[in-house]
Amino acid sequence: MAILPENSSHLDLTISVPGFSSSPPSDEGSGGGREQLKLDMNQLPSSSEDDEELSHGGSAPPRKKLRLTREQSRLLEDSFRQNHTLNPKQKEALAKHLMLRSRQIEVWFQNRRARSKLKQTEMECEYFKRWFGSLTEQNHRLHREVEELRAMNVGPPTVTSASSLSMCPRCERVTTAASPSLAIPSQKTLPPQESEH
DNA sequence: TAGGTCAAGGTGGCGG
DNA sequence: CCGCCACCTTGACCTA
Repeated sequence: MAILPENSSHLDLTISVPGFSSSPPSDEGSGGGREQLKLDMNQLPSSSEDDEELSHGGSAPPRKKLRLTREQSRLLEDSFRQNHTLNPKQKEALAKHLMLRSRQIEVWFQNRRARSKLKQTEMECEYFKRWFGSLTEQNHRLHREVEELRAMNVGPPTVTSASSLSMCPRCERVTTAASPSLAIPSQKTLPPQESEH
């Protein structure tokens, strides 16, 4: 399963890391003019290497939201596809290449892992819901079958009487002595797990 | 304007 | 103790 950047459709709206001209400045568009406002937000790491409390004279600096450029996102996704974690060297190299702080790379990977895990969990949830549905349906079907057999007066070996059940060692199916047709599928009837990759 | 998205902050656990 | 991680939360921004 390919991991696609979920937000790539609108990443190019907010660009402009200095020295990283990835798209032409949009002077119009449906919104009009708002992009210009965001140009300062992707503040580059200040020349002093990593993040520090930049002296703002004590006043809390307003928290601005960084939007990664399309190119930055693409490279980060590429890197993530190769490895879901980075060693310090890789992190530093990637930060240098993308002109971001290594802390930002770290945060991006943390959030990316979280999103990946969430997606996986949602998929598993859907999977178990479907599985539950099919088991319920199968249960109903088997109950109907029992009722039919009872109606035919086949001398119902009640399903609960374990003494009348036997396990076929070959196919691992539980069968009744009286009616081999009443075969209960083993757990191997689980639908195949769908893997994320 | 409500709700979604996502970068970033805070916190606690864990291994070296 | 430090660095890294997962997890939760916050706040800026976007969109229907």
